[in-house]
Amino acid sequence: MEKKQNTLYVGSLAKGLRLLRAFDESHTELSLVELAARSGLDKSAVQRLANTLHIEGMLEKDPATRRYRPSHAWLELAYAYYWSDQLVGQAIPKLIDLSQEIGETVNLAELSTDHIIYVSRLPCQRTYFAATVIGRRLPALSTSAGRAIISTFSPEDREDAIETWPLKPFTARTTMDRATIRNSIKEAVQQGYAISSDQMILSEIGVACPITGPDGRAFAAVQCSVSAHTWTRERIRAEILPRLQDTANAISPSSQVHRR
Amino acid sequence: MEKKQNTLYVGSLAKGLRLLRAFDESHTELSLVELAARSGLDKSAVQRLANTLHIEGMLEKDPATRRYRPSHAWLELAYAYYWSDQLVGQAIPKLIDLSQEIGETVNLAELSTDHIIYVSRLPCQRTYFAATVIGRRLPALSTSAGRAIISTFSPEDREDAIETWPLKPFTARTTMDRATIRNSIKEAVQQGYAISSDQMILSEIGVACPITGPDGRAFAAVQCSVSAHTWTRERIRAEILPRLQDTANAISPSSQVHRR
DNA sequence: CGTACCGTATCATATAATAATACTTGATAT
DNA sequence: ATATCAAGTATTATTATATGATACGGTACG
Repeated sequence: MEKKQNTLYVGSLAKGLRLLRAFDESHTELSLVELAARSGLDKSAVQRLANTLHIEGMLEKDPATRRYRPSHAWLELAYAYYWSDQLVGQAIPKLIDLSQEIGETVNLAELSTDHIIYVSRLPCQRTYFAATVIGRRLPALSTSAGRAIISTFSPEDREDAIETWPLKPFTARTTMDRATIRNSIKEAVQQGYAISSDQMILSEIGVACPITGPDGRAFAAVQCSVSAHTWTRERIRAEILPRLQDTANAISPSSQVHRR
Repeated sequence: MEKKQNTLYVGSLAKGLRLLRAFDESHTELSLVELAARSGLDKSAVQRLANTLHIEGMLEKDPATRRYRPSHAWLELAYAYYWSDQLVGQAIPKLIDLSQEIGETVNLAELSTDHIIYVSRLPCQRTYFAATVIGRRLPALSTSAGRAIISTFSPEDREDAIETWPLKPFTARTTMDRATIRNSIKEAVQQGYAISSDQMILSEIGVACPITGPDGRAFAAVQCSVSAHTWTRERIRAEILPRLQDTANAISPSSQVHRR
């Protein structure tokens, strides 16, 4: 590790975090050497750090296979996060109402630099697993939620996002062309909502309305995912959109009084 | 810090984790000195560790107030956790069906030593915020889910749990008497489910069925929370219980083939 | 206007983390 | 059975790295 930072930087702690981040959807349990490979640390370091994380209850260790897994403590952190996020507390009851009304999966997405992250999910229909899990982080440009948020930006920021934010193909039909995305966002600017198809998974349509701050700039979105097999864009516009928009507006902290 | 452990223990990492754990429902953002107070570390240590966590994206820092908050990374950890938990993937689709059928809040709870932790929550009716947040950890003895799980233990383990596991009063009516809890669990043994009232919040009734492993011992439960204002125990038994039990059985990995 | 508190910066010191190496175990193949 | 290999575990000398005391600067408060 190059002389990373000054004396206010504790390298051992940072390395330990690297281990935690080594786990993801395709790496659900890791052996010592796998951890070393994925974190870029040597075996000795991983040995010490993983052992520490185990003792501290952050990593589960299978006594038989000696492999490490995330522990329940990871969920406790999520619990603490939720209390710290102003928006969630405001939004949850309204999202529940919405999901009951329309009977479809409703999500709350927040902007996280150039990605969106699903903070709250209320699945109503069976879907693929990833669509039910909170904490999923996706390129903002590839999601209806992200586009809805960007649509509230100033023209300069908007253009900057369109040009520089990352893209990644998830399906064969994920839009990789920034001009196309620009059009989609332009529509969102005019209509006040974003709609997209086949971006994360095929036959899935996403609609999203921005949640705007007092300055009119969005930092989150209410999003709804439905199957193209049972929904058309017209029906979405007619049956889902009005309620989605109401919900997003109701959540948006403009002249809101409460602070918690 | 007393000579904690040997050379395989990295103290700095452990201390960093202490900082993360300093955040909870009533401490959603913390200043430097508050962090120091809550973690038991001195100001210098907190300065360095918090700074590291900030640089590594684990702590948000309000530029104005200089206070720290959990970051989105905490949710990403939860995301990784979900993929690593065998049970969740199995359970989610069935839980969705169940919640749609009965129209009430459905939870998946796992045993975490002597507590239960809510791993998955599907709120259907407006409730208090804490009931919608995953990662909540509660004394097993005080919850219907915990009692359902304990009811599958061997008589010795069951008695041990009843006698030694922790209790904490949440409402004025939280049962603090272990004899009463013993009766409740005895009923659960006979009936195959547990039911409890007013434990976490007043006028709330919880029902839970155990999810058992191949050895018959439960490690999780499907739980349902309803309001005593709209439900009676009889109606719960008639309308909710059968489906709850079916769901729990369907999830229980007995002769199940898949591994993912 | 002075005081008190909190966040920030600096630095000499030795503690505590490091990385290399050697040992143990268990699995696979011969 | 026995050999081979890879992965996990344990030990140690070395020094880099984290430490905590102290001093500085800003902001809030009375």
